[in-house]
Amino acid sequence: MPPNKKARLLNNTGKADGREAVKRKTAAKTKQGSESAPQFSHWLMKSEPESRFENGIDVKFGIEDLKALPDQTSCWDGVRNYQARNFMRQMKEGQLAFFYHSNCKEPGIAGIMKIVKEAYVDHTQFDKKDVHYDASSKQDNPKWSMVDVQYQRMVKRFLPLSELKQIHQQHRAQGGPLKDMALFTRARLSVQPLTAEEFDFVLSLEDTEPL
DNA sequence: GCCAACGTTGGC
DNA sequence: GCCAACGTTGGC
Repeated sequence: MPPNKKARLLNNTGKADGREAVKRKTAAKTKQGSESAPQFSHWLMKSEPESRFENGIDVKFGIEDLKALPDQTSCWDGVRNYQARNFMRQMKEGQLAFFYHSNCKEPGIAGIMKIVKEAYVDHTQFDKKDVHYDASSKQDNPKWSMVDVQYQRMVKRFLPLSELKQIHQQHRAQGGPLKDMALFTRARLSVQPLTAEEFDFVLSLEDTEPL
């Protein structure tokens, strides 16, 4: 069992699997469903580095918390959003993800982690004590998945959301690799894909002067 | 602490 | 299967 953690990610206890299946069919046509989705190779995952209490439980989990764990590895539990879950299910061992700090003094990309275990059942959905307990999810048909991630390194300099946003806006106006970055086009998604080009461009920023 | 954006719920 | 009401995210 991987070390436990308290990432707080999206949201609700989602409901009706039937409803979800309908959506997935629709999505498949338009090309976002998990089956027919393009294969993404890079990811961005959000977590909160500052203390915040939800049902009396601190959901803080920043990159320093990941780094401090045995093996610098953790499961990424608590995702309760279908799109985010579906992206996690597409993740392959060895792929890289940005660790993004959200809902904090300075939001932005703090470091890099690696997917070290592909999607499996998120046990916290069955744990009544857990913040993300989901009474609607049944043992014989679990709704929610998680992956394991391992800390790789900090970015050479913290990459603030404000800077990424400026670049995104510039690229949107004049063209450039970040013009469609999910961080801005799908703002509230806690697990999101990046193309290799987007990932490489963002990473190249660590060697540049802050804007 | 506010609140816009947006995902989810559930009545019809 | 539409869509208004509701709840959450997360920047500011």
